[in-house]
Amino acid sequence: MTAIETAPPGAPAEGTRARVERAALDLFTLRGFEQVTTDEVADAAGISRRTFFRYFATKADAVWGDFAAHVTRLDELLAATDPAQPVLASVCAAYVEVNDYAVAELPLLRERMLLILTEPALLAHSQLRFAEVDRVVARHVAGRSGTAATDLVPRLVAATTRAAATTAFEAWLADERSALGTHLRQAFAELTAGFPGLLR
Amino acid sequence: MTAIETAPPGAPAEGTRARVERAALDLFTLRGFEQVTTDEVADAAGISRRTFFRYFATKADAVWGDFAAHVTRLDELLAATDPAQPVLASVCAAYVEVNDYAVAELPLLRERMLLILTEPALLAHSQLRFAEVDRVVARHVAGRSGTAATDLVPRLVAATTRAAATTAFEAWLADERSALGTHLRQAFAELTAGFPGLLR
DNA sequence: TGCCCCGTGGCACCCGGTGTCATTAGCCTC
DNA sequence: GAGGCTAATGACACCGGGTGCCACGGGGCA
Repeated sequence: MTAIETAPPGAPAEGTRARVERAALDLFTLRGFEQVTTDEVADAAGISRRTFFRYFATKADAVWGDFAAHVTRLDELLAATDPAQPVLASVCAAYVEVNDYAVAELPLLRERMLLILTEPALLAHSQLRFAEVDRVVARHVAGRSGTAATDLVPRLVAATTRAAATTAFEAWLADERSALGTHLRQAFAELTAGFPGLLR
Repeated sequence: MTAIETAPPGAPAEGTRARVERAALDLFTLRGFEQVTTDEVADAAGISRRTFFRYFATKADAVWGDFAAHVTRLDELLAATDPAQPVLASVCAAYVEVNDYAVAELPLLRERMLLILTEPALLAHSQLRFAEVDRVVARHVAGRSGTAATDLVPRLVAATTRAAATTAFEAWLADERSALGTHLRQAFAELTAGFPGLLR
């Protein structure tokens, strides 16, 4: 692996993070997350191992992109929902909207989510990232329903809607040609109606 | 840390695993999971670090006890449910029953679950163990509903009921004097009814 | 007595992650 | 234009989880 346009020290290093993400995604997809060392990723991105860990706190974080921004956007979408409609509907709508990606971004999203939901180490790590989402959702439900964010119902809504969203992602990944929004809407419909599909 | 009754090599080593579990649980609870090294756990249990990793594949596994047996029992309970009642009700009932612990076991369960749901590293690891549960549940739902275990609904039921159960566990841990079964039943009631508690 | 089996411990090694320090480039000021 | 500050980088040493390998030693068996 030879370095691609090695950045000089002290330089602005614009776009280094994105370059590392690409290198990591490529290698992980090609050979598997655990089979690739951080040394190899750093090398492919033209930086040192030490610098890799300055851009990403953990090896797993290189797969997630700017997830914090994603969570922030979900939070904003929740805050902007119509207070007249039921809370649960607001949460589902916000989930659908925050996952309404442009067509050009879909291949990257597929690559990321395929790794996250397929590789055991990344699946384990996902719990920590998704916990941030749960907190945001639970806080919103609590605010809207006049309860505490630590109460059962707000946390229940957060945990189950997130589980439903994750399952929808899995279904989307399994079907190359389907639309993510369709799976999300179907999953939320089943969930909010108490799984009527099981009463055949 | 001095060794407690060091087992001689070649000996049957009866009860060693249980002794290691106790030592691990004690140390993790006392000082935190990440702050305790496997060397210390092994030392406290009177074995070598190398032997620790023969009893437990990972440091986290020392907290889980015989979880595989737990999953097997859930599987059996699911198989024994009344086929006449709705599948979702069967799953919830099996969840409640598999978590109906004897009073004497509750302190140990509390200690385990508090660690698992509180320590980030253990929370991440839990996703891997819970995935086994999800597979069992999804398989049962698929069998009962005439669908494939990879379809959306079976996986949805597995993921959301498990999320509800985990949330119930959190509520139980937060309230020292409450009964686990109560939280589980309440969580499942909310879930299967589509969260009627939010329509105030 | 001699043999095999197997649980064990010791050792070296890999890899993820962290603290520390020296280097270097860009920039700002005098 | 020289000097000094800042920030990104890389090299190095170190820690801890996890693994492969081998040697030991006791119990059971022929």
